[in-house]
Parts: sequence; C-alpha cells; structure tokens
Amino acid sequence: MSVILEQYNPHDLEPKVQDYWNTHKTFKAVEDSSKEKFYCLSMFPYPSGRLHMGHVRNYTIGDVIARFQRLNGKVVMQPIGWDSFGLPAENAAIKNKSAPAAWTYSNIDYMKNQLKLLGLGYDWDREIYTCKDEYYKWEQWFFTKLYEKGLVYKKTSTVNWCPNDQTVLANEQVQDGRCWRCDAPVEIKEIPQWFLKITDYAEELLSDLDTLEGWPETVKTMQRNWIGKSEGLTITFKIKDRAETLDVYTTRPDTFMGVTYVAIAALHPLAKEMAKNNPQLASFIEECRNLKVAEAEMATMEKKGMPTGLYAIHPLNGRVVPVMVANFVLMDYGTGAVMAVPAHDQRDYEFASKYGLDIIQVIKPADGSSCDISKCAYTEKGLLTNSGKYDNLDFKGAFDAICADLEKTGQGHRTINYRLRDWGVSRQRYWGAPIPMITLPNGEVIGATEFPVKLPEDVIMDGVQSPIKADKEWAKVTVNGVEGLRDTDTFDTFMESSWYYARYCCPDYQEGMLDSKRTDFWLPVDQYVGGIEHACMHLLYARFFHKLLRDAGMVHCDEPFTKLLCQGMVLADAFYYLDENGGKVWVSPLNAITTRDNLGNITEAHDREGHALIHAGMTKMSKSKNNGIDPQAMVDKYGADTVRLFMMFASPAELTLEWQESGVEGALRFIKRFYNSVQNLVTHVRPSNVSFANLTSQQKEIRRELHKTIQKVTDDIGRRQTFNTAIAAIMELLNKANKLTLDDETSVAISYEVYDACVLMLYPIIPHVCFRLYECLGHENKIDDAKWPTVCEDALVADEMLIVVQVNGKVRARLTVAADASEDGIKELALNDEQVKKFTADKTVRKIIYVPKKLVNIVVA
RNA sequence: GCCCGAGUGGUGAAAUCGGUAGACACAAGGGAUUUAAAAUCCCUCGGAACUUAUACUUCCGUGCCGGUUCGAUUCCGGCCUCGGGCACCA
Repeated sequence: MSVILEQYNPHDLEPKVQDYWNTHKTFKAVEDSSKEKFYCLSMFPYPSGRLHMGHVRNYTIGDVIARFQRLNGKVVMQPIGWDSFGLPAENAAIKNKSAPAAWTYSNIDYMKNQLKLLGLGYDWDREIYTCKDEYYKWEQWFFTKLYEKGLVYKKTSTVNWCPNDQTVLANEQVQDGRCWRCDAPVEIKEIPQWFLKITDYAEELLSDLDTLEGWPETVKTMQRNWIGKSEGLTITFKIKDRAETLDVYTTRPDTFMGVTYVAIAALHPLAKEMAKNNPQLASFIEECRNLKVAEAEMATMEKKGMPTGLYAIHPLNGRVVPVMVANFVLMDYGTGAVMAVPAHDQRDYEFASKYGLDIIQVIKPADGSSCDISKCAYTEKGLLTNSGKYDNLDFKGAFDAICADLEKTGQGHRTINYRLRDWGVSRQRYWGAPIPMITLPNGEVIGATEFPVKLPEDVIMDGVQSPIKADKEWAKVTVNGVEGLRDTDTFDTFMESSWYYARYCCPDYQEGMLDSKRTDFWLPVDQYVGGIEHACMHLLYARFFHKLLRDAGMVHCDEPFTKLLCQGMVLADAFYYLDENGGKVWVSPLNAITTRDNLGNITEAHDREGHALIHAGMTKMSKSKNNGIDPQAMVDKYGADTVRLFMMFASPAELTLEWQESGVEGALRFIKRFYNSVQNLVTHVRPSNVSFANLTSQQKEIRRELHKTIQKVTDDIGRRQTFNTAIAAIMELLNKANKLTLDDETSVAISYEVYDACVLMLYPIIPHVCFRLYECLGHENKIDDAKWPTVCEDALVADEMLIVVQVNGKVRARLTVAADASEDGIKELALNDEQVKKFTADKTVRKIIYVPKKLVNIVVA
C-alpha cells in the first residue's frame, strides 16, 4: 500500500497562509498590560521604487525576532511605514516631468505589495507615511515649541552651490567638485539656515551610551568618537595694531610656547576684510570656495595657505606670529581659527615646511631619549623644553600652569569642547516638510500658529527651483492681521525618521503629537534593526529627539532603543564585458552562464548573447554594477520561506551576505526534506502516554540532542541573535533524528517530540511552512498562538563525557569517561594513555592543568 | 586624512568567557536507485609527509610580522587588504 503524501508547494501554500493572517489580523498589536510587551522595529524604507535584498534582509531579521518573542508569550508590536520625503523623488519627478508625490505614492503601493509577499508579521493598521501632513504637522508644531524653548536658532552656514543652475546641491550631487547635472564647478555659498541645539545635549548623549547594554560596542564607540568630547583651553590672541582678537581652541596647551603662526578660515571676517586691499589674497579666498562641503574632502585635499598681512601676539611670550588664511580651517567649526605648533602636529608641520614658517621644538621625550624633528613632527606627550618657566613640566603640569597664567590676564580659560556640531535642518528643496517659521515685516521671526504648514503636492518640478520657492504666493501668510513670509526651506528628512518609532504607538492620535497612554505602554523600542551606516547620524538624531520629547513631557524614558542590531550588506557576483569603446557593460549574474573548475572557481563565463564575461568578484548589490538580485523574482521562483531561510542561514546578521543561488537551492532542499519528513511521520498515529523511562541508547541520545538544541536555539535567537547557528543546530538535530526508524511506539513518540519542537523553532524563520506543518502534526490551535518549546532538564543528563588530553598544548588523545569521573581519575587515565606516553616518556611532568569536564593539559619539559 | 569593522578550506561559515580549528551548508568527486534523466539517498572532501592503504600517526595551517600564555582564530603591539561612516543620499 502506498500513501500519497502532501507535497511542498510554496506558491499554493504561502498565499493561503498570508490570507489567513490578513483576514484574522493576526499581527494587530493591542495594548494588553496583563502581558509583557515587545516592540520590534526595523528601520523603515525609503520608497525608492522596488524592494532590494537589503530591505528583505532587514525585515526578515526583524520578523524572526518578533515571531520568536510572540511564541515566548509577549504581546508584540511590529509596525511598518514609509520614510517618504527625500531627494530621489525630486530627481525622478524632474526626469518624468511629474510630481514627487505621485511617484512616491505609486512606489509605496508597489513596495507594499512586495512586502506582503514576504509574509512579514506587520500591524498594517499602524502604517505611517512621513510625507503626509497628518504626520509632519506634529513635527512642525514641535519645532515651534523648541524655538520657544531656545533650542532652535538661525545662523549662516555653508552649502554646495552650482552657479550655473543657481541651486544648492547635496554632497552626493557633487562629483569631482562639479555639478552632476551641468558639470559646472561648484562653490561654497553661505546662507542662513535653522539649527537644532543638539550640542546642549552632547553630555547626556555621551554619558547615556553607558546605559545602552543592548547596543553593539562598535556603534557606541562610533557615537562616542562622533560626539568627540575633549578638554582643552580656549585662548585669545590679540592682533597687532588692531582692535579685533582671535579665539582658538587647543587640546595641547602644553605645546603653547611653540606656536609659530595662527590660521584662519577663508570665510573668516578678518580674511575677507584683508582681501579688500590685497587682490592676491582675494583670489586665494575665491579659490578656497572651490570645494565641496565635506570633511573627507577637507582632510584629503592639498593644504594651502597665504599670509593675511596680519600678526597675532602670543599672550605669554609676546612673540609676533603671522596670521595665515588656510583652506583646511572651516568657518563652520569652532571659532574659525586655529593656533599652529608645527614641531608637534603633523599637519602644521607640513604646512610650515611648505610656507617657510618657523618650527620650534617645545616638547622632548619624557624618557630622556632624543627626538629629531627635522623630518616630521614629534606628536607624543612628553616634557616641556624651550618654554621658559614651564620647562620640564609634564603634560598635566604644563596644562595647569599655562591655564592659570592665561586666566590671570583674561586671555584663556579651560573649556570642554565637543566635536559634535549643531544639527542644521534647513534644506533648500521642495519634497520635505516645510519649516514652520514666519518672518514678520518688522524682522521678527515667529513660529507658525496653525498646523500643518501644508506642502502642495500638485506641482511640476523644473529641476532648478523648488515649487514653493517659485510660487511667490505660497510664502505669504497673515498672522494676527499682519502680512508675513513663510520660510520656503524644508526639513532635513532625518527629522521625520527621528520620531516615527514613537508615533507608531499612536498613529491615529488627533489631539497631539503623542498619546502618552499608549507610548508609555510600548516605549522604549525593545529591538531596533537596521544598517550600520546609520550608526552616527540617524541613531544619534533619534536619541536626541527622544530626549527632546522627554523634556517636553511626551515620553517617560531616557533612551528610545533598548537593543540594537545592525545587519550587514548583501553582495552578489558582478560580471561585465568590454564594448567596442572599451567601456564596461555590466551583465546581471542571473544572465551569466558560468563554468567552474574542480575547485569550484569560475573559469569561464558568458551571457546569452555569447559575450565572454569577466568576473569582477562579489560586490555590493547596486544599479551601477547591474548585480542587484530582485527579491520578487526570487520569491516567485522559490517562495518566501526559502528566501528567508537562505538569508538567515548564509551568514551572521551583522556580516555581509553573499547571494549565491546554489545556496538558495540548498535552502529549498532543506525545506522539502523537512516537509516530507513531517508528512511521513504523520502517517503514524501520534502515540499517547508513552513513557521515556526505558529508552535505547540511540533514543536517549536523540532526546538529549533535542533538548540541547532547544536550549541552544532559544539562546541563539533570543540572546545572541546568531540565527545562522540556530538553523545549523536544527539541521544537525534533524540529521540525527532522521536515523530513527519508526517501527515502535517510543520512537514514533520521540519523533513527534522532535518535529513538534522543530516546527516551532523554525516558525520565526519559515513561518508559512511551519504554519501548515503545525496543522499537519494535528494541533488544534494555530501556530501563531503556540508556545515556544521548553527544555526538559532530565533529558539533558549524559552518562559519559569527552575529555581532550593535550601535552604542552597539543591534542594527543581524546578520552570518553563516565560523567561523574573524578579529576584525579581523569588525570591518571590521561597520563597512562599510550598516545600520551609517547610524548611524556623521557620528560618530566611539570604540571597538569585540568579544565573541568573538558580538557587536561600535561606540561612537560 | 580621521573614526568603526572585517579577513579562517574550492565557497558561505562554526568554534558563545583563552581550551578539540573547519560544526552546518554550498560546490566538487565517487556510489546507489532509474531504460535514461531529473529528483532522492549514501560515501569522500584544508595541505604535506609516512604508507600496499583514502587506515594509523606526525608535521604545517585561521591576512602578514612580533609578543603574552601550559595553551591564541580568540588577548596585546606593529603592518597589509577590503568594507561602512565622515554631518545636504537614505
């Protein structure tokens, strides 16, 4: 008699299961204070058009964690939304001569559908679009409150300017110093912009990092360095024959007596003034504008400078030193002026050598060794020399003494400085939330009084000017009978992404920005998942915003994200051939037909048209290299569960993932095997009341493996977040369990125990399959409401254990001993082992190291 | 340039607190089944030496150089290569 078993068919199964979830609103999150809550959040997508593998990876990780927590009895909220303001929509609109809004909404519709095919357990009722006024109006309102509090201010700041298009350019729109559209060289331009005083919170943002135990150490280190707290001295230099003074900040006041020049920014008011009567200086300043506003640019460019003709007077030794204009000093940072000690700073050293400025050594090595500053600067801390009364002081002694002397004359004081700069939120673009500020005829600037300050969506983009700037009527507003003008800039899109996690708790709330009753229930976010590229900016802005919300009484915790997971990028093979002009034509890896040698290396590749292809290795999936793998094509071909399994198994979440279709096929094979095993098992009736008291050694071993696996998988998913090893452990267990023949009731019962547990443990990763298999195993409830398997301690007890025996750290034997063997007994067994004796025979045993239940190391000489 | 990571077989990786390097997979090779193929199942699989032997055993091996330790993929110092970020891409 042969039984026809149910076959695995994801294309039939997945829509049915998804339908069930939709109609039953399985993942609707309802506040229930009788249960522990778990708020699981993945960084929301920018609606670029199509989902890419990076999204799939991000959301699969989030979904695995959410479903795991659900089976562990928590009430889980997993929301999703759209970070839908931003630059790409404007570019697309210009290209298509349409409106950014229409493009954005149609992308969202498309991508939403793609997300649904992946079987992600979202509460769709909480969906947020940041480009809708019902969302951004609260952000505008809040901004005016911050203005009233004095946390918002306006100042002049620099942007990239294309003089040809008469428009501001984003950093990514500047390529090799030129405008990406018209190729004109860009310039730095100064315009007034709004800033949020994040520096007021620098200390708290820094110190609270210590409380974030659930964050990766690497992200915390990056944020610490980004905030960049330092202790130093602010020193005031008088300028010879002038009333102005120059303030500089230094973290090395011990080198102060070695100052040989002062450098100021090209945009410094003094530089501008001196340029009036100095055409050479004026043209140099002009040249300095020919630059992109980016720190990397600043740090790698050729350092140039020119004397201003001014001289600064050293406050302590009276030395008259030249004031130089230097292209590496930025007006935006600090005071726009720096002191230079060429002998003890490499950049100053190179600059001084280039322009023939003095190099005076004032620090010598503390250990009395000599140092040579004829080739490069000596940058270590040491003892002072050539510094008059400060000679032979160490760093701290010199710091204190010089500080005290400068304080006496009011020319210096101790300062704590942060590298962190205030957050500039003005963007001279259209597709963003309008900045809700109004300038009155008397020059007074006030916050808007009515919200939203609505962005018109029905516009045409011409590519040069923002439609709300082009439309002169838009800015006009009447406040208390007085005509005012609105700000026509929009917010940095990091504003929207800085508080969306809080709004998810109460997306429908009409009476205010946040409904504390609900935010208090859900916040903080228990698990946040997203890319490491957001380590400094988004994650710092969101932390800052959270503290602003807290200080406004809207939330009642100090940090927004308790636990953070940063996933790695997704890579794929890239192939190209050279066209007749020698240009690279990139061919999708899906269209590359490869042959491999015995070792599996690609020896030859060609495409369907017969072009010989060059393999460029594994690189980040990108449009430019045409190696993006469309998630939807993969779901269509293999089903969502296979794609999810491959992504979670192929590498640990934090590392890069290499997309290999053969690996995807392997994932599919595993699911099929698993599915068939369960179908085969359920042809045997589930036995009831089977005792596990008298098991064969194989049965005992399998039960022990099962419960060890439950222990490991629970820890791997719940604590370590190493999903790949959790899956590997389950595979290992199943490989062993499948050796059990189902010819007696006890074996069938153990097999049911194994498969019940594995279906539950795999549910977070391959939920559709497990949804069905749970039914097949005869359970009456749905798996979505089932309970995570528990460890049976009795099953874990082993009779024997394996002891590794080393001689001088090298493995020489492995001993299987009784589980209760004594240390002395084990040592004796080890010493008497034939293999071990070979290495100890003519030597003296110096000591024996014993690691309980693991290892013996015999040290001989 | 600065900050933060990563580097282990043909490949993706594992080794959780300094204690058996290569679990689990992929690819490859061999075999079973099949008229045949696909699918499935089983076996082998870091390098070298020794050997009738693919057994046994020994030596080498975790990017490179050095150090600490009874013992280092793991800790420390110095490099190299690749990736992420550097404030207007998100």
